[in-house]
Amino acid sequence: MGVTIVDIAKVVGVSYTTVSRALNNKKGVSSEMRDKIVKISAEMGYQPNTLARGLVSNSSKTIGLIIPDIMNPFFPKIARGVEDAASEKGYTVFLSNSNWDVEKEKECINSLVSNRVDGIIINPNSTGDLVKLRDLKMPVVYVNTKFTEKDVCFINIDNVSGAKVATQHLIDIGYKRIGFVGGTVKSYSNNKRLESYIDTLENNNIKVDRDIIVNSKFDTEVAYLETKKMLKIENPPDAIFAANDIIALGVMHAVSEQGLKIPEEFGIIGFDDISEAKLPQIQLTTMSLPKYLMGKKAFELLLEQMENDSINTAQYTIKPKLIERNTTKKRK
Amino acid sequence: MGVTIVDIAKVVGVSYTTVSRALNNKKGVSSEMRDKIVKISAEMGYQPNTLARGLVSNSSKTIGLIIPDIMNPFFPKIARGVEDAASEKGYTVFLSNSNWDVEKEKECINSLVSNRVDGIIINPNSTGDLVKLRDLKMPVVYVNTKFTEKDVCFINIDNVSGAKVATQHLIDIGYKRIGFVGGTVKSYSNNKRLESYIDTLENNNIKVDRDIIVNSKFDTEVAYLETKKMLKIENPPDAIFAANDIIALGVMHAVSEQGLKIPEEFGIIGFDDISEAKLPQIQLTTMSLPKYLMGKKAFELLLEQMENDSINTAQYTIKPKLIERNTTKKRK
DNA sequence: CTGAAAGCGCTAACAG
DNA sequence: CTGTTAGCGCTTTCAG
Repeated sequence: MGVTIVDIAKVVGVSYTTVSRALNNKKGVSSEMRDKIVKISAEMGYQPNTLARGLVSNSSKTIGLIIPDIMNPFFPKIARGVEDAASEKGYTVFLSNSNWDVEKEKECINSLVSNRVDGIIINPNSTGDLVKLRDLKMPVVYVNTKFTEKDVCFINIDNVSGAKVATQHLIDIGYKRIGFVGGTVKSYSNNKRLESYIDTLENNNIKVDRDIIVNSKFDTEVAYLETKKMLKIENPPDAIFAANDIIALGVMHAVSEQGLKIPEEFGIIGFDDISEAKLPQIQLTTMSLPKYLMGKKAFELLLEQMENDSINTAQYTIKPKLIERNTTKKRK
Repeated sequence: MGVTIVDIAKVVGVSYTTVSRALNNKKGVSSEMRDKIVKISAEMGYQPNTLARGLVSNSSKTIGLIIPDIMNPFFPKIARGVEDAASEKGYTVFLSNSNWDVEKEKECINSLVSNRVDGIIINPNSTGDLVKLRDLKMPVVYVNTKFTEKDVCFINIDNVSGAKVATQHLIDIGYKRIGFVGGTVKSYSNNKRLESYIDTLENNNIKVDRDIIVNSKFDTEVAYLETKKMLKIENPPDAIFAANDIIALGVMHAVSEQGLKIPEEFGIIGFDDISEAKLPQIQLTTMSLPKYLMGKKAFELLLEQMENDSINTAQYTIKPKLIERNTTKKRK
């Protein structure tokens, strides 16, 4: 098949150990010999067999990245951040989609373990079931989840602060009746955002009204339908905090269809700042997250664990940043 | 580290060869013994070491996927199609971003070769430099490229047919002066689309006017600027065929800003049908591509090559389908 | 049906 | 500075 160090050794006329040393920049080879070996192996088109290397060194120089779905606009930037940081350090990354499914997630983990990845970055679907990863004693970085345990490493989003800023923004610029359209109640981040929305209203002495709070699904179409219903009630909202941008898009649709002018008559704020949000035709005000950097950071934290062979307990919490675009505006 | 077949063999009280046979469903083990081994290895949490397996069997059960950029909305669906098909067949996929860069692309390939992937699916940046892949005698499926050689396997887009249908659509529904806003002239698909646009105009006895043809970049912002300029000329277009949806988004922006009503006063058609195109606020008429299926198909073709260990010369060309939304409309 | 032994390509002691 | 040897975990002959 490919060229091996044995082939090179034969050509150069040394033992294959010497070739290995030369190619790995280990001491114990004369520099002339090293140059010669490097030159010849390049000529022969040698590519190290990382499988063999990994078998003996117990390190494959690969990592696994498990996300729910790369087709969901939230994830590609994170994935790219991870990949860029990893490839810079000589790591190759396995990408797996868990498809929001706990079973599939387990399969992904098993597959990565079989491939002897050096570490895993995961945006989990359930926090409970992931004890398995701890048993593995495999370096892991969690993204978009929080653990109370002090010995797990994660990069979480500050949902509380984000939702607070978003809600307060709507209040500050003069919207009077602020509703909430959320995703599934099973989602950790959705619930945090809802709680914080409620707290913020209360802190501003605004009555919380369950009629203008709805939890549905992280889906534009469903959000559209739910919002449509909400706009038909007796005392409808004049602004909505959407639990994420996917939902905000559906809200926008329903609101414009109702003939309400955004942002003059109706304010909308989302969460995540997906690429759709900045389109000229959308211009959604939203809470922005440094997704690419989160991916990069996740790899850095993983690398630290992998290199030090010790559990790094770094726990990051990212504060989302308000991006004012054209779906909210100060009212007179 | 992990449990090995030797560990299992000791517990069961057989040789590790027998364990290997049992776990791999090879003949030569009594069914009671097989059951016992399977049961115990599950209890012990055994995960096969694919590195070791790959080293001897010369097949890693992994493939590489090289795309320009997972953050570009065109690619995630393809990637997901590949991943789903692969994982169904027990393959794990390495994802690499070449970042539209030929050097980086080479690095990706080398890295995948080192990891001894069984095959590669690649959306190449340059067709010229890929002879390297052929030397490797590695199964390869190209996506979004065409080769005249009969012995390379690819899934290409029928740019000629797509651009023809798009242009003809604008003509048929009554737009009179149809311009073209393209991406980089270096792009194979861009040029094919432009050529076919010109041919279609000529076949309809419409004069081709270079003043309303521009090639810029596959970038919404740049397309916006170019279109703005084009709308200012003496005899501006009343419709534009955009080389892809990213560009069409910029065209839309410029046209609305100019105060022209879409689709009544101005028609726009794109290419690719990225997720943005179907947003209620956008509703872009475009040429749709089955991106997910293309990914799936790419893996199937690769699998055939990997299993038969022979070059499969299947060459697919996908015809894009017209999706009429709200940026084009029959004129009276 | 089962076991012993060789070897995949490489790294890491251990000698010289 | 260089070579010899063992062995990573597994599959695959070859014997029994």
